[in-house]
Amino acid sequence: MIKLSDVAKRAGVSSMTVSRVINHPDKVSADTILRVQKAMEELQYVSNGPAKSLALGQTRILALLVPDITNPFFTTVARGAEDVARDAGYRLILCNTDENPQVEWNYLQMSRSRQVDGMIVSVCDDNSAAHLKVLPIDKVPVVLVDRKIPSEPYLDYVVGDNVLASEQLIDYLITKGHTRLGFVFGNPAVSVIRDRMAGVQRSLKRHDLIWRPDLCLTQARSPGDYRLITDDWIPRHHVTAIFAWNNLTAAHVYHLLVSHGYRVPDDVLVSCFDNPDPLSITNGFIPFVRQPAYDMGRNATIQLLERIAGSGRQGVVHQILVSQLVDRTLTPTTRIAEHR
Amino acid sequence: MIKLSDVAKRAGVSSMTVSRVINHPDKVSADTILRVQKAMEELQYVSNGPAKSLALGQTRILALLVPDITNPFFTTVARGAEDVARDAGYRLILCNTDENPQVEWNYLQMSRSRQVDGMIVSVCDDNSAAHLKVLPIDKVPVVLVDRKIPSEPYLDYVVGDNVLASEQLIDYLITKGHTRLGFVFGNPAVSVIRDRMAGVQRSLKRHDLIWRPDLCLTQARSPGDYRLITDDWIPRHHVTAIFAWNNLTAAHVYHLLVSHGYRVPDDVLVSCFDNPDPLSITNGFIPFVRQPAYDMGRNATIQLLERIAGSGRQGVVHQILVSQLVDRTLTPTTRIAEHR
DNA sequence: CTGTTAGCGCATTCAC
DNA sequence: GTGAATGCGCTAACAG
Repeated sequence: MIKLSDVAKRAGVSSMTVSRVINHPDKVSADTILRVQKAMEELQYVSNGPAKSLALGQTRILALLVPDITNPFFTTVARGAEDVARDAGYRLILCNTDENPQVEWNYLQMSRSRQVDGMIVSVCDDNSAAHLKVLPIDKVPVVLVDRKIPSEPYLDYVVGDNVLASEQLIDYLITKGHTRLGFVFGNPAVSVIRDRMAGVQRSLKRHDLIWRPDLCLTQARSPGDYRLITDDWIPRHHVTAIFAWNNLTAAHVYHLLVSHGYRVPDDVLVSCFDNPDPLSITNGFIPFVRQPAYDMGRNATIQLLERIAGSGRQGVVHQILVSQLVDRTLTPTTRIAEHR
Repeated sequence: MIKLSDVAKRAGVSSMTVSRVINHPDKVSADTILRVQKAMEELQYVSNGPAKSLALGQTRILALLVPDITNPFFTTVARGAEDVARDAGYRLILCNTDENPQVEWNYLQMSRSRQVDGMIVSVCDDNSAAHLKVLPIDKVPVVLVDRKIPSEPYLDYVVGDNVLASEQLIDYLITKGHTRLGFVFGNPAVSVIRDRMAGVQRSLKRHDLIWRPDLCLTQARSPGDYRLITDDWIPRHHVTAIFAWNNLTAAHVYHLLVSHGYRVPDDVLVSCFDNPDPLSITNGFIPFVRQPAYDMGRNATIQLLERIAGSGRQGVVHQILVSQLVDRTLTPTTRIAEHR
């Protein structure tokens, strides 16, 4: 591997001069710059990252940790983060924690070990608090995105308006005549789950409908766990609409319903957060809450960069971004989106 | 930041002993190990990555470069790569080049600058050859995935059987009675595009159908470019089926058709490579070629690890993985998939 | 089994 | 404007 001294030798200068040409060209005479640049070109010089990072104490790399890289929601967040990072002269790397705290912990070490300058993290669940707690010790900048952790209020975050949006979605379903509602939630140790549940309950209460735990599925993992829907909810309790906490879950529910001969949305309506059909292949028969994923990534990264620079707001920054209800089954002129 | 010497001081040993406890515990006495581990625990020690990498000459990090992180095909490749990397004790980081050679070049530097031990790359296009050419100079291991580069036959790659699969897909469409076919391809500087075109032409020739350049769209970028389909192909040339080179393109075509009042697949059939509906929300009215994305990621990473270890096959390794034709509109018993 | 020495490649600080 | 010395934190090689 070509190093600084190799370039220096060829250009007939010291290593220091080469270093200056790279970092402080204004402090080097014009013709030596040319000589050095020529040598670098000929030798195809690339600096040694670890050496540079060790000397400088920074990498100009940011990491984005997401729990599920296959979920289009998170790849959109990534795009937002990436665009900001690039414009600021940083590289962005993506790490998939796969909803696995062990893996998450492993990737989090990358920040403590100074392999990245900061991290944007969508945590697995609240238990990640134990891991994140140690980061401030080393003054490692972190910004949470999408999922916050109530027990760690000193952490910056950028999230969606989960409570409000789910409340509005349920309002909407009720308005359309659905009073027998079924719910599919995930791990309640995840903030978005709890917030969306809270929103649901608020809406129900306002409409004098009772919250029925027996019509709520949590922690459903295997396809078999969903059977309650077709075995019990629909035949026995006449559920006409199901709210799934996210796009992937909605897809599961949808499949189950169709495979049991139900028509969606005519027999049973399905709705959720995040676009269950990112390529928009369907006619959009699943009303959903569109979260500003791209902006979440953008804003979180801007915030992270401010933390790294030490500039910007002093106190803790909590951003809550507004979502939008989308129902493509409506005609364009009556679309919910336009009403807001 | 806590460093090795801090731990050493607290444990009453030298830095070297602490280093040994971490890297070669078998060469340290049992009780000193305990003392050191206690000190590390109390001080929350984490090694300095850049320093370690500089001393060791390796990072145990692999990078996967993909042109479009929002395409489910690539995230599936990523999952495959990730699982192999993790099992081998490596971290995998994802980098999105956004089909931009500039950005790609930037990320490629990470390998030359020794910030990662190797790279799995799905190149933007053949022009990336100029960038990849320099990697062997620094003996940086690289394996191409999905997209190969004919001009660089010395590079390992793992790709799909694009020629054969597209030939079979067209065979299938013709068998179903479609003889008026329209095609949407992308940048012909990408190997998969050329290979899929070749397969198409082979099939047409075998069925005594002529290849009509006027019924082929290449380099279509903006939505407006697609208008030829509804303005010309269908009304004037009675095209009844359209082959799109990938899932995202198929989605564009689908939207266009629907917005112009055509029914898919009854009026016009659409087919493509890669699942255009990864969450399977639709009834699958778009027949597509399912590439073994996960295995592509797996195999490419296994190959990369072998290169890094210096073990494994000596010569260049070219893997071509078999794809599968999927048409969900068929009843289960007659599905193409089952026929193979 | 443990400590000392030296070097990984680069950049900051101080001389010239 | 340029060069020489020093240190970033860690580990491999050698002593003891």
